[in-house]
Amino acid sequence: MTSQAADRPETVGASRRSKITPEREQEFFDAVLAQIRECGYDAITMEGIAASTRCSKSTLYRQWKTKPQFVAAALRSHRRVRFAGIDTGSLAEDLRQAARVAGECSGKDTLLQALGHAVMQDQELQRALREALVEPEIAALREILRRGVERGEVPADHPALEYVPAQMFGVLRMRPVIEGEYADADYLVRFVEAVVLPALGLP
Amino acid sequence: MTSQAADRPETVGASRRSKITPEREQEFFDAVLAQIRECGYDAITMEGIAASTRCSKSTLYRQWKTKPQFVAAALRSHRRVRFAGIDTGSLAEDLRQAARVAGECSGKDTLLQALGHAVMQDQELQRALREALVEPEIAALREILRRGVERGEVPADHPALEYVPAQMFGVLRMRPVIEGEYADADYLVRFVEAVVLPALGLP
DNA sequence: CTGACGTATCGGAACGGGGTCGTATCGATG
DNA sequence: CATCGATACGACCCCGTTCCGATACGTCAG
Repeated sequence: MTSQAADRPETVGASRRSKITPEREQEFFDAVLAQIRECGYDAITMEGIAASTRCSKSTLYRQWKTKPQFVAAALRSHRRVRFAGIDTGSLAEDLRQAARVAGECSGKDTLLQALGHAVMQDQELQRALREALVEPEIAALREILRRGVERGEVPADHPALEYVPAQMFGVLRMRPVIEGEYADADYLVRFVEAVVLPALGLP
Repeated sequence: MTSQAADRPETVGASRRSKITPEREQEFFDAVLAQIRECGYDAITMEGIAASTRCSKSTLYRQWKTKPQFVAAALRSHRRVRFAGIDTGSLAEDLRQAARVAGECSGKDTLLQALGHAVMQDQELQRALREALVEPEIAALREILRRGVERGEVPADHPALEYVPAQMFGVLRMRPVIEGEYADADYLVRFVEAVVLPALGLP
């Protein structure tokens, strides 16, 4: 059903009519995501993106129809799952490793916070945010838990299992609000050891 | 040092020069906070507030100099601490009670989410948000924990103690993002029983 | 293979429409 | 007679469109 063609009608064979290379396109996306992280969604402007990437507004509007669609496309280009590939053979160590990874890019990836409320106004933006940032991370975390259950480290119906993803992301995002500093790797690892593992009945 | 006079130079004795009664003032504050919850900080306008409260823009600008100062004043008027007054005599029951209270007004008080990133631009707004919304709730929760320690239910140096506030607020705010529905009282109480209490070594 | 040519896309700039901030002016009111 | 509500105003900004000349791609004749 060529569902990915909803983005842009490129790759229609061998003839590339657009002079925008994939690398150039990624520059646009990187620029807009950086500005969103810095100023928030409402504050960014197409004019600002055009200026910071030294392209013209016309070009942006030729490729994407509106600002929310442009941002949504940028989000979809951002599929970098931090929790993918963690598999140490032990659930406890997997969770510690996840905490470390999350802590290391804690201060950087504030996209979710920056998009915050803007997402409630635009359906496409909301879907793009969920599919690009939320669901892949949650799925990777659930996969870690599933393997732990499969190895018999935790009973499949353990009531704390359901809350692990919300806990991890919640604590990650609340520490700046509560204590005024980022949730670094050390903080998160101690959290896993003091709360998550004991609640799961692990050492 | 009359540090509270930074808000408005009212109550300068018996002569009330402004015709705005405290009740009327609260209407302004309620209106702006409601609109922030609904549309986010960036989307609200002084004109919109004036229209919805049937006062004139002039009046708003006479009382508060700018939009961020107006919003900050509204935040400061919002000192309603949900977790205050919880004291059942048992730490476990206090936490369950806190979960219930939090879950009941979960969908309503999205102020923190709505202000989101706007707070990073204005120092005064940031301080007002912390002092009005964050710190009182955290303090009330810490008070609940302190009493539990005092009663000997939990050792004072239990490593999980530090994370309880971040956990509660974190899970409260992450469920809508992760699962797409509000964290109701039932969800939060089950969370307390499945995670928070076991991590603290309570039944 | 080479070189010239058509043409689609690019960057730049301007424009209309809409909107907000914060100020100023006014008559009305209590 | 100070403060209110209403209204208008200037300055600024942004969205999305449209025009234009310049540029580089793709194609094809030689």
